[in-house]
Amino acid sequence: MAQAIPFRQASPLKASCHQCSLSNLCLPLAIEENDLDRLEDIVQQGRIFNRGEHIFDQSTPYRSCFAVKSGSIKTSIITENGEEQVTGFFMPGELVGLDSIGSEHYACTAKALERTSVCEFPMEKLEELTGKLPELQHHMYHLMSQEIQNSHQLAMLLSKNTAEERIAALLLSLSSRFQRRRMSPTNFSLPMARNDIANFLGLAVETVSRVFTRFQNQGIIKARGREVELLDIEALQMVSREFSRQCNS
Amino acid sequence: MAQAIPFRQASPLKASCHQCSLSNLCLPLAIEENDLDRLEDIVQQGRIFNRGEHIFDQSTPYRSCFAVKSGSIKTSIITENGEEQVTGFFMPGELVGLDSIGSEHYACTAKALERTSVCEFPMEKLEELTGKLPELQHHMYHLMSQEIQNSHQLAMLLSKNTAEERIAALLLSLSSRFQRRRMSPTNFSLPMARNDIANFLGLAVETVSRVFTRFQNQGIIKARGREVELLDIEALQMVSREFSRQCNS
DNA sequence: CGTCCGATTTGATCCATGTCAACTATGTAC
DNA sequence: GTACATAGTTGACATGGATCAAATCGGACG
Repeated sequence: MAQAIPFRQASPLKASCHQCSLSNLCLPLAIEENDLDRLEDIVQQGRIFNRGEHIFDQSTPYRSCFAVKSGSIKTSIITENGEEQVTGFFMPGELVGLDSIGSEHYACTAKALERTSVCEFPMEKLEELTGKLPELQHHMYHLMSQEIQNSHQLAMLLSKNTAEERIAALLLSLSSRFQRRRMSPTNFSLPMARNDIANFLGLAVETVSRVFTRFQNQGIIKARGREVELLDIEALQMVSREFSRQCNS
Repeated sequence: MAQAIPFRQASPLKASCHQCSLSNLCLPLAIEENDLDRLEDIVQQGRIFNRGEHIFDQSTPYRSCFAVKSGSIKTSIITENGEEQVTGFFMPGELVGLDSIGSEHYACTAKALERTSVCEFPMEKLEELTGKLPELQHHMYHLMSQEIQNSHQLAMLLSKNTAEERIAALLLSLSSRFQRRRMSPTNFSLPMARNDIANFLGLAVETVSRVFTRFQNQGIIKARGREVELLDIEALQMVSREFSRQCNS
């Protein structure tokens, strides 16, 4: 139940970053075509996790960061008094585990929200490689700093915005992230439960639910369970007045 | 009023990281004695800013990150609709500007809270250097990831904790940061205004004020203006039940 | 197809904190 | 020293969202 079964070890072990459809979102985007092999040498591709399985656990020795290939992941931290705080949702092309790079242990737990495949980058080797490829190093810095900015953005959302604004911002963030992957920005299904949304946004589940129905009554969205359709993106941007850069992850 | 006057260009221009009392908190801690010169080659030491002066401005092209030598700095971001969100406070030995590394522009504005001296690390050169010194690179990763963790910690504080808990956590964070510098962990003066505290913690100024007096009435702290004395640290840790790792910046 | 359990929704009530307003203290300029 | 501005405190009141409770939905499984 908790074991990831590597499952037909992805056809050729090295399905290769060259052909990966996400290469323009993921690490390869920072790498020259001819250096790409060096990244492929260290990456372990196509590990698969079922819904609910942990990709890594908080306080466990840090080994790798992971790129989402398909599916989605949620990260969360558990406090001393046992409360959970969801710190981010990660979609294909995004990197998980940046918040612990350079640390001894994972700072959070990463859990598959659905059947999810990831590429694993052993950090030791990745650090070695970034030492040799300035472009890659720069990109890592960039990714990490964006993670900081996202988190600040989230903090801001939490401290200054109403429930409606927070939820609008989240929907818009998801929308633009789907769009980046050339999927519909208006029609998608939420990878996470209401509970996770509530936790992430610092709200009670009941409030999330109420806001969803309110938005629906106003004709801004249509939602049935996790299926969501954004009917009026501009209205959403209005609500989330801060035009939601990304409240995300 | 807005110009930083370099002010007697710190005695010898290179006061040197070797003798800096903060070298065990700052970047040098990751560097071998004999490589330290290479860091000194790129750092510009001892720039001084008066209270209220900007070290750098949001949306300005990114050039450098800065280490606080003395004094203190607050960083904040301004949203499209003109609201300010304080994202962190930085004390001696801490690095400012990590949230923009690898980006084209500064993601926030950094402002001196009092007369403050900083060391400037031009990022271009620093990236070059981290490419050559694996230890330093690792340390940069570590610092950045900690920044992410701190920010997550802050988000958590904002989304799950009461006003009292937030303020207790902040006081404890400051306390431990003073202690690291071998200053009194119980007797210090707050570098920032109530307003900044309120903004940072997502509260109204009035609430901050009220909590301070409440703590005072309970004999947990003594506060007169910015002078603070923590009378009962354990009580504070009790209040901030999550034993406040660091809620800080 | 019915059962069960978790997820989601809806309703009623309460409270922590925001907001507005007034007052006080502190500091700075003349 | 006086005056004005800025920062901090205190009080009264309003409210968004939490909490508690209960109903409904939906999917997994036999």
